[in-house]
This record gives sequence, structure tokens and C-alpha cells, in this order.
Amino acid sequence: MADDGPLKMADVARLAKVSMSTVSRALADNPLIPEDRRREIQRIAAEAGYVINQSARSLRMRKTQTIGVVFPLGHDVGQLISDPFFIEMFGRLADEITTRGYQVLLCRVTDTSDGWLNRIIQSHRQDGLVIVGQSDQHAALNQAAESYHPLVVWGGHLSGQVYCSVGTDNIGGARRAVDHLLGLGRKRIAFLGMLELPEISLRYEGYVRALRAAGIEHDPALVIPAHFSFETAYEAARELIEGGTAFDAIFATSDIIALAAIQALAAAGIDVPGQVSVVGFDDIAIAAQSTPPLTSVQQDLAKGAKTIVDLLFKRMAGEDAPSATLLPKLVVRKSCGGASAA
Amino acid sequence: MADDGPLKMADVARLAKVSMSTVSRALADNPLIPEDRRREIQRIAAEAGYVINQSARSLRMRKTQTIGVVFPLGHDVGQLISDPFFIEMFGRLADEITTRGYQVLLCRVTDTSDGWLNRIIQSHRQDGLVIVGQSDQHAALNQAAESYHPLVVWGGHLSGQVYCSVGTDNIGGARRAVDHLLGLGRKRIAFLGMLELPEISLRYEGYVRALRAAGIEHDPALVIPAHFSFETAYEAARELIEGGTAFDAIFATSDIIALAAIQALAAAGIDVPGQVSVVGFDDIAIAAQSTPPLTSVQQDLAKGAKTIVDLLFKRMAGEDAPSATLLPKLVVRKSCGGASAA
DNA sequence: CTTGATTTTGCAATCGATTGCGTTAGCGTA
DNA sequence: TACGCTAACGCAATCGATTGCAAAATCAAG
Repeated sequence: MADDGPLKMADVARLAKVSMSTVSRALADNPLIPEDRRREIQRIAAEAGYVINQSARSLRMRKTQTIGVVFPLGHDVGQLISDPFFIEMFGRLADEITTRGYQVLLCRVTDTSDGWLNRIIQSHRQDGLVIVGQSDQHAALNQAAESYHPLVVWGGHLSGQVYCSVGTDNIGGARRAVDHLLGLGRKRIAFLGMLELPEISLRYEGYVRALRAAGIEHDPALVIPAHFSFETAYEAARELIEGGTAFDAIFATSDIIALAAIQALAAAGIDVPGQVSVVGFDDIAIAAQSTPPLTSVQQDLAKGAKTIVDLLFKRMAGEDAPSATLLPKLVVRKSCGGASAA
Repeated sequence: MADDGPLKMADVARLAKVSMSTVSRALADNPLIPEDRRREIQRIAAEAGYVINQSARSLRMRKTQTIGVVFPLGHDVGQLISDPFFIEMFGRLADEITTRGYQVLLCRVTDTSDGWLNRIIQSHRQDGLVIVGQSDQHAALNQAAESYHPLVVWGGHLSGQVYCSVGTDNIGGARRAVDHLLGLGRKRIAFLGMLELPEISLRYEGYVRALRAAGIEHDPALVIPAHFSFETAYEAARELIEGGTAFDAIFATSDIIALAAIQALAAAGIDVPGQVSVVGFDDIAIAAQSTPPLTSVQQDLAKGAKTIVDLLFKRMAGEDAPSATLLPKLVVRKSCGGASAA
């Protein structure tokens, strides 16, 4: 066998008494090589335990059989990939991608200094890119999309958007959630979220529209900035509670924020849903299991992931794929009282 | 600028009026190049938007700056990476790995035909490998470990094990859980899990020891095979319930199985923890949030992931790192009644 | 202005595969 | 036997970086 390192294609060629070209073609099932000989060479290679070196292959073919999944966490320092929403999305994406025979490369981006996206693209580590969440990088994405096509973003659809995105109808989802709260007779509905993020600002838009449609004065004091981590969200909720502004409902822009709020309310002795109704966003797995079970705007991640990957592969094939919007569904559970309360 | 494709190092060399060698060294911060010239070349490269092609670099350096994370799902067809335990573990590993400046490559293995591990190793896509869960691949792992060193496995420590593993003390964890149930006065404790998996069989060992220590006859009718997916576990639990064998507690070998069992019990009108106590294993995030909150043997995944990656990097550096065992902790919640019941 | 030591720099080989193009082998027909 | 045509196959260039080694440049001292 080999002297030291693992086998190279040249070794297999020697074993099979043919040239490297022939081995390469045989392993690639190239019909230029007669079928029986192909099988023979494949057998020899397999028996010798030979495996193609992907580094070399990638260089020569300019293809890596790998999809990069990027989480731009620039906006929220310290948010780890352990975040439930990201994690669930990642799992779904991974399933879709591996099913198609590609590898998944995870890129956590913390340094969103100039050209971060270009640095990823030009590294040629992947054949296509999924960006999970726009963060505050709308401009960078737009710019990259001009020259780099195999790129799909999970996030809201923004005006003046060049890149291909897949996301929930944020305005509609928020609208539905707030309408539901209004339907329960709630009038002082707080909004928890970071307006700086495009998706959240769309949800804010839906919130405002719902209030306006109900003829309710929109009180800026009820809009509280809240990051995506449990701890900071908890603080934000406490701020709201102790701020003294009266409120009877909370529309949280993520389930994590909603859960943190519920806990903060409980700590303050405020009953959910008795005194305050709470609605979240995402409908992550824990939502159904919390106490009380959380009403939430469901994003169908399974479908979202499939759509993203479908579009990405179309784009990788050179076709032009348009953005897509998924319809969110309000899942009503006990945390906002009313309808489904036992 | 460039004519068509992205810049190559040769282009930068032309721009800076030096040779490629010099550019390469300058970008690598090689002290062979005087500092001021290094900075100058780096500036030119950055301004031109040049990024090193990693495929080429990997080939030449025989290093990819990438760690492969593998999920051998051979034993449980259809188990997706979306499984909560895997997902949480993956997130933790990813955080640890990216923090060290490496990329994470996810490999889902479904085809565990002969040589699957060798195929991954020899592909040279990664500098090191983390295998999450031994599945039924103990032998394959042992064999691979003989020649491939940068490899760490999450799983139980088995006899005759060559590879480096990190895992919970399965026997001790199970023992603690069952002891707790016994302490509550439970005597007919069912065991739900797949004995074919090494980790599970260790937990079974702990289960048996606890019973024996309490002088309780061990009834094989109480041992029910249960896979890791919710649906199949639910079926297994239903089987137990309808089987007619009397039981007053369930030791489930994963939280998913425990939650499925609780739901099956509820459907059969059996009260938890009133009539039957349930204990799970893993203490995943949902466990604390379920109704009733689940008592579970906690695996400290954060610490586990850190340990795995620490050991892996040691091994990549050529050192020899020994296996490690983490001490599990029983987290008592309401699902088994007793102590923490309000 | 030499000489020798030292610092900079570049040539060219190398990593391990893929593939365009030209050559050889094989076969049928005249 | 000679010729043409196709099917198989191999040579050598290529992908884009890194690096050992030797050449060139610089500098200090004599």
C-alpha cells in the first residue's frame, strides 16, 4: 500500500495500471471509459480505501459541494448560535441541504466590518450562501447581490431590495397578533423589540396599522427596545413594568422576549393572562410548552428552509429566482387569555 | 481592476509591484518581509478587495481551518438534525469552534456502509472531527482512531475503547435517577430506550444496579425499546400502558421519550406524577417548561462541548488527550412528584 | 572599493486532482 | 494490405496559493 500518507489518485492509477486521467474519469462515471472498466477501477479504488481529496478537487473544479450558512450577529453582541430560533432554522436548513448531497458550512460573523460578506464570498469555500437574518446589513447584502448570485437571505422583504429573500409577512403577522389582542378587549398594548432591525421594524409597522385601524392612539411610551437574548429582554420587560406606564398586553417580537416578559411579569406578581395578555413571534418549540403556553405568530420554518434551499439551488444553476413571502399563522394559546383558555 | 473573475494573488502582486511570494508572505504576516512593507501590501490587497482563495490554500497547506461535526444517524432512520438534543449540542460546539477561529462543517451521515468514516477522514475537508453520538458505530470508531488522531467522540466510555470520548457518566446518572424514584416509594419502574445503543445500555446498567441495591426484582416486561423520535417513543409508551403490566414510574432514556410518555399517559387518563412518576435524561431546554416540568438527568452540554473542543485542539496539536467523563446532575421537578412538588 | 554578513526578494517546485486535445488501438471495408 | 473512422486512453497544462533555496540588494567594516 502507501508508504506514509493516504493514497493519491496516482497510486490508484498504478494499481489499476492505467493513467490518472482514466482513474479520474472512471471515478466520475465518465462514459468515455467503457462501463466494465469503470466498474473495475472503482472496485480497485474502493478496495484500496482511496478517497478523492476534496481540497484538490475543489481547487480544480472551482466547486466545493458546500453551502455556507451565515449568521450575521453584528447587531447583538454575545448572541450565540445557541439561540433557539437560529438553531431550529439551522437544523431545518441543514436537513434540506444535506438531502441534496451538499455539505453545510457554518459561518458565524461577528466582525461586520467593511467587506465582511465579500470576504466570505471570495474565500471560495462554498458554492452558495444562505444568510439567516438581515441584521443591520441590508446595504451590504444589496451590494454583494449585484455581483454574486447564489445567495438567498432569510428575512423581511424591504423596499429597494436587490437580493433574493425568503421570509414571513412580518407586517401581516404582527397585524394579526395585535388584532387578536384588540379583539380580546386589550387597549394598551406594549411593543417589545429592536426597531433598528428591518424585520422588527416591519412588525412595528403592522402593530401601528392594527392600532390605527382600531382607532387607538399610539403611545410611544409603550414601545420598548429589547434585544433577542433572554437576559436583556427580561431587563427590558422590568423596565416597562416599573416605568409606571399602564398596559394590559404585550406584543413581543420574538418568543424569547415573550417568555422573558412573562417571567418578569410573574416576578412582579402580575397575572398572565389575567391582567396582561402576551403574544410572541416565531412559535419556537418551547412556546407550546411554557406556562402558560404562549400565543405566538408562527413562522413555518420547515417550509421556509425548503423554499430557501430550493431558490438557492435554482440560482446556483444560473436561473433567476424571485423572493418569496410565507404567510404567518397566529397560534392562539393561553398566554393571551380569551379563545383557547380552558 | 480584474477583467472577469475575482482577483488572484498574482493581480495583487502586480498592483504592489512585487512578486507573489512577497504578497503571500506579507499577507501571512511573515517577519521575513519588513513591517512597513507588509502593512503597505496588506493595504493594497484590502483596498482591491482581494481575499485568499481557501481552496488553493487548503490544498497547498494541507490544512482547512475547518472542524467537521458528524452525526451518525445510522441507527435511527429519519431522525433529522432537527432533534433538540443534537441541535443544542451542535450550537454549543459551533460556538466553541468558531471562537477558536475555525469553521464548522456539518456532516450528516445516513449511509453507514463500510468505510463511511474513512471516507470522511480521507476527504481532507477538515482538520479535525467531532462525532456526536456513537450510534452503533463503536467498532468503526475504534478502527479509525488507530490511524487518525484528531478525533473526539461524544458518547459513553466503553470497554476496549481506543478513541477519545467525552460523555456523561451514564451509569451514575441513571443510578441517581432510579434511586430518586425508589426514594419516592416507587417499586415498579419501567425503562424506555434502545439497548442496542452503547450509551443507553450503560444507562440500563445503572438502572439494574439501582434496583438490585434496593433488593427489587428486575422485571424484563418493564423494559421497552424506544427510539429517540417523539412519534416512535409515543407508540412505545402506549404499548407499555396497554400491555397490562403494572408500573408506577418510568425512567426514560431521553427527554423526548419522557415527554412522549407523559403525553401518552395523559391520553390514557393516568396522572403524572400522581399515579406514575417520570424521569427523563438530558435536561434539554423544553424539560423545564413542559407540564408538568420534567425531572431529568442533566448533561452539561456547555461544559461537554467545551471539553470536546479543548481535547480536539490538543490532539490536533499532536498531544495525546485522554477521554473525559462529566458528572451528571439530577434536576428534580414536578414530573416525579415528591420533593419539589408545590 | 572590496569583502563578508545580513536582509529582501523572487524563481520554480509543489499540493492532488480535472480535462482539452492529440495519439494510439481496434475494427470494418475496399 | 491499406485506409478511414471511432472508441480509448494518456500527456501535460491548469486551478491558486505556499515555501525551500538561491540570487540580489543593502549595509558595515576594513
